[in-house]
Amino acid sequence: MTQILKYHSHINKQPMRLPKKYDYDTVERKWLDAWDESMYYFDHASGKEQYIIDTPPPYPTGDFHIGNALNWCYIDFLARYKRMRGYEVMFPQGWDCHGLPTEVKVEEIHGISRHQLSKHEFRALCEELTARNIEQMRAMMKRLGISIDWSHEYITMDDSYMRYTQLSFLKMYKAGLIYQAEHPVNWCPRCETAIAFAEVEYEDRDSYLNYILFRRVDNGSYVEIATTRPELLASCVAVAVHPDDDRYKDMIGSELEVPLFGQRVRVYQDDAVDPEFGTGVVMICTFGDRQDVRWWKQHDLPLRVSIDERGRMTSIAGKYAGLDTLECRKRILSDLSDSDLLMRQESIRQNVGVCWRCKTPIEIISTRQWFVRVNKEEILKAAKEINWYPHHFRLRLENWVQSMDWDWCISRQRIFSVPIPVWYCKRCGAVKLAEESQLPVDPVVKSPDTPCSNCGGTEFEPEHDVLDTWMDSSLTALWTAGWHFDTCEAEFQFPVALRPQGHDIIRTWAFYSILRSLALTRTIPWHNILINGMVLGEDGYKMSKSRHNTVSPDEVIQKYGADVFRQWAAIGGATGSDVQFRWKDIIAASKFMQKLWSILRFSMIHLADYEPPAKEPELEVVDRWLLSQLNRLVITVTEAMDGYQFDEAMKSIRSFAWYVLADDYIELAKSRLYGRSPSARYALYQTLKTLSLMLAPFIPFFAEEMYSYLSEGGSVHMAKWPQPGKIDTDAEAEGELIAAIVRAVRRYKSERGIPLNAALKRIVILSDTDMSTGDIANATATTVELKNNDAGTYEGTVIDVKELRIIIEE
RNA sequence: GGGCUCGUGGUCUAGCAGGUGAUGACGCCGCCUUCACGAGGCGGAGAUCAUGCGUUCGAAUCGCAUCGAGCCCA
Repeated sequence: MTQILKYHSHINKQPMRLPKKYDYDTVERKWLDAWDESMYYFDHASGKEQYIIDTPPPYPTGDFHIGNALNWCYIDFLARYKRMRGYEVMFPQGWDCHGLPTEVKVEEIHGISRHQLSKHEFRALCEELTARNIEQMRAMMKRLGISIDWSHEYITMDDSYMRYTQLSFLKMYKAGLIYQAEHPVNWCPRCETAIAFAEVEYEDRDSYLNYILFRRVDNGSYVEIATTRPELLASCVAVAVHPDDDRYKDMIGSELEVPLFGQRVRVYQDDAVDPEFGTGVVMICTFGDRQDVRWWKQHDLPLRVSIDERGRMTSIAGKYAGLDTLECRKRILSDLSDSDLLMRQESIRQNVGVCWRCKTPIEIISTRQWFVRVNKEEILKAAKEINWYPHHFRLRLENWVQSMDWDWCISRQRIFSVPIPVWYCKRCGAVKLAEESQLPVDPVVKSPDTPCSNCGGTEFEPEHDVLDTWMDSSLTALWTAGWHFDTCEAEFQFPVALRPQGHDIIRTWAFYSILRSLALTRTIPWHNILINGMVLGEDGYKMSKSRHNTVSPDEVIQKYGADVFRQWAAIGGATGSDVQFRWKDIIAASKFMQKLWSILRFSMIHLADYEPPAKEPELEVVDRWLLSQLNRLVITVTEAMDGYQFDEAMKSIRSFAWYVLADDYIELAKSRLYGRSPSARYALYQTLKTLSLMLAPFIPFFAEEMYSYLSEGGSVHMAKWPQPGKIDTDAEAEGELIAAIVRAVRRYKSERGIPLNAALKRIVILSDTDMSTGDIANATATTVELKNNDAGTYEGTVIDVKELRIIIEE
């Protein structure tokens, strides 16, 4: 085994007084330097049960923000806990490199447009920026003490991963799960690319509802139709009314003439028409929105494309051709008005679909794109086989799946992404797939090795489109488990144990991962999914630069240390709910660090030279009380960890250490510790050591420091999780009674302004059963006498403590 | 318009397979420089668990309605 620690604990074993103040910076740096990261390496040959984590591969922006940090803390709590529980844990780290934001950033940094360079050169600049950003984020993860297995790192822009992505494309294409089709897609006219549903956001915008007259062909009367998008008149292919709307019953089946453009369109009846909206008559265009696409399919309507890929009017728009949509809208409204066909305008607040990246309103445009088939039933069934924590987030996935109107569009008209490994035969037009041995391949740069299998042609046109970046990241579970597409076998345990992620990407990463796992392996990707909440600013709103409420984990670590940040992450709120960031909680966490340090400092006065005996010595009741409480704590914390309740675990530990150990036990046992009582020393030693083990997942630096004083060597992070010993209910009852009597005496003194260390005349406890009074006497600095319940009368104040009566004489 | 989550002392928060003196933190008040700890110790005040109705012997916890907040989506 490699030497895990550079510092050996015997250095710390010398009798010593620790400094009064906990110096987190020195301690954390010491252990960062001492730890050998190979102790976190996954060993598939260990024979232990595997616990594989499908860690999120963050987008390398260079900023490991507080939301990431919260997520990684959760993962690390589990990874460290599971290792201590005897699992072989794999905690890999990936980087999801491709995508538009990096392209935009590169254009910004270098002051260029992507069209000014060759694709190859532009891609190189993107790779360079990404590598730099990864380095920054990696450093932050290490500083936070995250126990990542860096021998299992993957970078989606590397050849090996690109090959994996392209291979998965070929497999799914050959299985008929990927196809190319002319179909309406969400389109960003500014980015000039197709985007998936998941990339469409919705924003409220102010607009106008325009009431326009259409002429009935049969009787020449006019019908008023309200629309927010008059520029789409040229694309109008039908009109619809609700079947029960009495106003329009006679119109169904007749034809209307579209104003300005003159095409004749039929009136359909459809339940989806809202009679309350506008005039209750709706024009169907190809395409104004998703509902238009549904109607277009249902009623088998023709296609009239009036907006092109750059958001400009096509030749169908006649004299408006070449205008952008907004200019066109103005001109059409003005022309309608001139012809007395525009009745009125109402202002309206509407929800507009916009591009997630540039906030430009999207268009729905019919183009030739690549799609992945979405099998809704299969995904819904798989979602039920996975354990969701918290449970209700499964509903979010289910609702999302049910709302999808068409398949997943995976082609993008961009540069920094994985190329689609396909050419087209110039002679017959057939699709030519890349050979597996060629991968990764950019078809724009390379040609096929073999002629067209259809016609024997040797000239090919490359596919210029690239893949949606979710095509990379939806494979992370398979990649991590070492899934082989050819043998359909994984090197490691698959499905993997855990997917941790935020709820903001359930409809993307979780959804696509399940979809692809089912398509490629016929099984779910993971058994458990743990959802973390978002971090809100101190003002209670989502952190955002425009609100100026952001806090970086770096800032917290510099001021208070990584352990404090991690403690905040554990205790900030129930796992899965959004967590509000508050500096007060950070300060509370740092106070606990100081309290723990004071406990350790006091203990080392008594334990620095302690050699734990092979066998448990005879224990006094207060010591048995402490150990029994400790055993309860082990049970509570273990259960909480198994249920991902980090807040519960950490709070239990904190409250035990502070109130049971420091406030009650140490006060009671202090004088026996000064007297080197074997019983008290044993109890204190066992308690501290067990605490250091249970603190290890949460505050790994402090726990290591603490453990180094108490053990013969080795890292706390390689140690075993504690097993609970027996619960001694008798000792608990008596110990609790003793603590309560001491509290009552303290209250008595406090109320009368008597210093707490002042001696009273005596304390009489009326009890028919025997009990230990030595620690009470020591903790109250007063003589304690035990008398029978009926043993006469006393001068003094009578106080009831639980079922007992005590008399305090001054 | 639909779905989900939530509404607990001044602030934040736990509990929500029904029975607790309703958790803890911060803040507040009083006392204490007690020999581990003054970024501390000891003691204390402070909540009709959003509102209304219902189920139940019993509700913060279950159901319905209302009001309010946040998130996701159409």
